[in-house]
Amino acid sequence: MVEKINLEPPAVIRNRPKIQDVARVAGVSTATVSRTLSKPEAVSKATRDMVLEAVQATGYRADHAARNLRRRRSGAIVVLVPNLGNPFFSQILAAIENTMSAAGYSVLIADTMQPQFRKQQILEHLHNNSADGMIVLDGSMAEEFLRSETAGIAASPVVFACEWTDKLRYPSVRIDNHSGAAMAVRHLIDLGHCKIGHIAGPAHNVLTTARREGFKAELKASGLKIRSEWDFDGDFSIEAGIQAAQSWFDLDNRPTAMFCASDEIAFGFISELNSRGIRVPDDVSVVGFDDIDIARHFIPPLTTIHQPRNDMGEMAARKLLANILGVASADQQDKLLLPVELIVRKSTAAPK
Amino acid sequence: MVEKINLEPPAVIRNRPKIQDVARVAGVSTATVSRTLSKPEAVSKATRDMVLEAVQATGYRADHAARNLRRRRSGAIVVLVPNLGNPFFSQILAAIENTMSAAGYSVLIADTMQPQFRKQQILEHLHNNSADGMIVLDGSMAEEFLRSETAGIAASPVVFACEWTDKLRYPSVRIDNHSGAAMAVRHLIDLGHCKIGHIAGPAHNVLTTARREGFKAELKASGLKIRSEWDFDGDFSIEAGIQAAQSWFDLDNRPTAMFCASDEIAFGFISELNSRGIRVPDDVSVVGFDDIDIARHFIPPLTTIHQPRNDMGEMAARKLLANILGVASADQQDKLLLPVELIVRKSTAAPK
DNA sequence: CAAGCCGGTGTAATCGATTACAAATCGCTA
DNA sequence: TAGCGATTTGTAATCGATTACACCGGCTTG
Repeated sequence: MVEKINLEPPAVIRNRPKIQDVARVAGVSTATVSRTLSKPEAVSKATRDMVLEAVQATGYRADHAARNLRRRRSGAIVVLVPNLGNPFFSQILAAIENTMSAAGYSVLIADTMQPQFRKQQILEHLHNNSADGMIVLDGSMAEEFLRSETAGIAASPVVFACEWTDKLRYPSVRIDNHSGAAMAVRHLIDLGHCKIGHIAGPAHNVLTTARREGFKAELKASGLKIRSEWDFDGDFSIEAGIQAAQSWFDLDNRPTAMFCASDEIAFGFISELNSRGIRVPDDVSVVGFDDIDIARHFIPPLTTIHQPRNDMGEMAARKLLANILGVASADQQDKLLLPVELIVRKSTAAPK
Repeated sequence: MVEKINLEPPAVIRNRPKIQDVARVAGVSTATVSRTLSKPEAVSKATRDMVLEAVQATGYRADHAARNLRRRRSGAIVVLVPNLGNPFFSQILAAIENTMSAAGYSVLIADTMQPQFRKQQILEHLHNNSADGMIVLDGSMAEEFLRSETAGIAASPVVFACEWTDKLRYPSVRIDNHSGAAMAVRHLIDLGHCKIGHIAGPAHNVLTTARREGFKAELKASGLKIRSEWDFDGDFSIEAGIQAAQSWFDLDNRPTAMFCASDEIAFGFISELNSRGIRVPDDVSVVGFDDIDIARHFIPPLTTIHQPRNDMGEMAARKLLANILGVASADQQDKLLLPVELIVRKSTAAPK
């Protein structure tokens, strides 16, 4: 007799309370509990209070897997980042995270610096319901998207940010790279430079192309000669700046000013020249691109093109949200071009 | 008669194929399809081939929400990052992401620079099955954990990394901050400095305390005086370095060397002094802490304490995985202390 | 030749919440 | 007071995959 009590299943001491438990405690149906939690106005005050009390008492938390299954959504998005370690991207990421989490979405990150087979795998997120959308900061992922499209896989909400692609019709948020580059060159010309060089980003990158073209266009507009030996290939890294500095150093006829496709390039360039006794801006002027945090505090403080990183992340997130929610894209431009700004600091001066 | 054909539901042209569709096409049961995909060795080669073919034909992708619901797991973890924009953290994050994604887990990010009510909300991930575990890079989140523990919420796998807390029994991965600081000071003493100051991190932070104590301990061990007016409060930012530079500048009796609790502090300090005509290392030596990427290329290249960021992220991820999978923690130390390294560059020299 | 075992497969219960639909209740008017 | 609509609540189907259990045939073994 006495043992029988112990044989009863410990109904109250379940591991994790489920909606059934709350319903039982509150003396209502599971439907009512669910409604109380998702649209409280559909439930009378009296029962609402009872339910909320029962939720408190049981410590109930709705299981997201179950909810997502039924609602046919995941409540998460993926951000594809090339090189997470780069502060430029992580700040955009921060803005995206803020905007999305305020809207009730979680943010999954995926680093695209991965072997090829993993890159392809990343897109699975969109096909298996583990994400409702994707923000792509890596233009080179366009190929992967193309491949999956030709594989007949349905399109999901995708927004490109920073980088973009013309091969696909996805919306994008980006800055005006062309005029940014032009502004940088204009500034150097205004200072009196006429021997102006360029250190470019990685080959086959849309940003590299846009900035290089802006650079050339402004030179041409001012009637200055474009000399290919002053136009260095690189990537966006510090190392590329160092490489370019060596090449620059070896030139017989050196440009007196350099426009770098990124701040990091500029840092590497200045740092390497500095160790060889060349001074910036005394011996050569340098303009960067991006305006990352340290730019302001580098020695010398770097003249650069400011990108509104926060705005860019936020706009990308908003656009993605609008696409996910199916808001009419009438007022949503497909290409959002954000303005840039020239920040003049101490790394540029008139030529000697 | 003819219309009747059109009234048939277009069974083949479903929106998204489900396991039922694959089963029908392959002529087997859903159980067999599931088994083929999750443990192929339990299925005969003949049927396996049929199923895989059907998967190809239909373009089937297992729905994660459904799988997670049944498997009672989410396949994702959360990383709590204070200030995502900080490159120091984003590099650790990159290492975590690599390790976790290789293990088949997704990584959710959450920025803890949020209003209080959102901080509390972050822990919900662990309570509603939207994450299987959590890596915490923000020691100050310990309070939220405490609060949720006293609220009787079951503990989930959690690992602290970089920062930690002694109030809770969670495992942690961290560097040896105390000896890092001591090494920095030792280096300065070896160069001949005896007036050594410190710029600290934010108050109430474990790293601040550990590094400050390492700093003081080494001074004391060498019989040098500890002067409180040479010990500046701050945080880990560039701004803090600038502030400290102003205070340093105003001193009558200035230290000839400064140990900074972060590289960013050092940058701000050097940058501000530079604009006031004070040279590093000629007039004052500076040691940083962290060895972030730009440290090597700053002007002057920064002498600093190197943190193995990649190892730290990877170890934290591994430890979390072990906890999630329930691997015996016998060989798993609760506190993993990673070694640091002094990197001597050009920002330190013998005093004049 | 019967019993037992094993690899391979199908049936159906299950994970936990949401929600369409039905039913009950209440108030108010004709 | 009957009847109608509005409000509130409950019942049960549903989301889609996983997996416990049962079953079946074939092979080994005593």
